[in-house]
Amino acid sequence: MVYKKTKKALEKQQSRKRRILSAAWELLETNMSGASVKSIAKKAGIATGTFYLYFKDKDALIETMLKGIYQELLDQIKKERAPYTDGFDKLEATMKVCVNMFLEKKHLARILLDLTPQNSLVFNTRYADIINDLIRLTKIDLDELLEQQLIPEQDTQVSATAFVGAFREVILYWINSDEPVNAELAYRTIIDFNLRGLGKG
Amino acid sequence: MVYKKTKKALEKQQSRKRRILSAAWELLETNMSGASVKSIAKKAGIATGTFYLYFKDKDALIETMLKGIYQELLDQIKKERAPYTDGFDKLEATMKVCVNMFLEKKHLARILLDLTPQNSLVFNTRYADIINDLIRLTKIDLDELLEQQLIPEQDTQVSATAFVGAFREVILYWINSDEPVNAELAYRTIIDFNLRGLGKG
DNA sequence: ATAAAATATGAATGCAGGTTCATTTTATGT
DNA sequence: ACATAAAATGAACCTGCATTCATATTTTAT
Repeated sequence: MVYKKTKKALEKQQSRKRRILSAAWELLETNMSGASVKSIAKKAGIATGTFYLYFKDKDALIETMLKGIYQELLDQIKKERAPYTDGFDKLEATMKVCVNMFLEKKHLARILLDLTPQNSLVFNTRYADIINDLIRLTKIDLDELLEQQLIPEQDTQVSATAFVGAFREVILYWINSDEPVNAELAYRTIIDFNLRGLGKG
Repeated sequence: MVYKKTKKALEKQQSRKRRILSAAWELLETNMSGASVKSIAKKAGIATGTFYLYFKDKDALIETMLKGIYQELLDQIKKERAPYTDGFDKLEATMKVCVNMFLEKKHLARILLDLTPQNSLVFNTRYADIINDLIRLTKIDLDELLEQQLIPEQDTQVSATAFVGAFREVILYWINSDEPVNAELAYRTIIDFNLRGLGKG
């Protein structure tokens, strides 16, 4: 005979899955390489083996983590871009969302943007996917601007890559060192750098 | 009593050290994560334990490798910049050296620029050092340009970071995917992107 | 040729971290 | 309360890899 899960039991399980995820985030926050399955389980208050009832393996956990945070970023970007029609305004809005979100949630940013010591293969693969996706989205904007002859002739794949790369490196710098003294100048510097780089105006 | 090494014996040892280094490069070239001490020793034609007579540990090997390749890059940059006095020309010369060297020695580039799966902590630390050093060098150029009022007011730490970041990402893209069909346009795109980004002219 | 020193060897060791599984505990349905 | 399904446990297992060390080989000096 097959038993049916009670509503309460279901909720308990869901909360447990969430606790595993947040335990993993917490551990990554304090020590990038200290997130072993054992330590995650301990922090989540479960036994090592229990972990495997909620995630197929460690890679599945990482995949879930990265997908979640990236989706959150995309949603926010979409929302902030909505009011604009001008391509440059949209790009600027995108960059502002990224700056705010990344500086607010520094450890999340470090995961998404940094190279992570002792990281699994999946982590890196997923990471590369995300960066590539950001480049892909940027390229769409650039192609539109090129189409409208708002930027000079260029290889938009290359400039989209440069755009994301410049941004990534700067955010990483702010995360790993201190944030700039003159935040206003610093933010304007990277945003202007990228927009000028495209050949705006 | 202490024996003195014969000249021939000394040469043999030096050549052995070189063979270890080149074996390590070769292994990294084909499989980023497949460079275990065992496999390196095997490829170099020595026993596992012998490795430790030439390098304190694996980290020491990695350190030697990265230092060597970075020095080579710096030397080349210095040489190519020598003829120029104009700041923009110097930056352009630097970028050209990097493009050429990185595309020519793809696996070296991947090591220097890429995030490497399964890499040791030292690897990442050294990698960050190198990127930071490139940023530091770029900032020196930018401060000079700013001083001469050849570029607009900006946070040169940020723009140097953006400059290097944009470049890094584009080179990586070429390494991991295929090189661009229209190489000329592609090269000019990244170089122009960066120079325009600074606010040249 | 012989003794001592220096090198080289590679099997054995240690360790860290992911994964499994026999056993125990908890939840479900009668 | 009882029987059975489901979930949880954590010690044991496995694997990969750096590192060590007792033993063997080669080199140096007399």
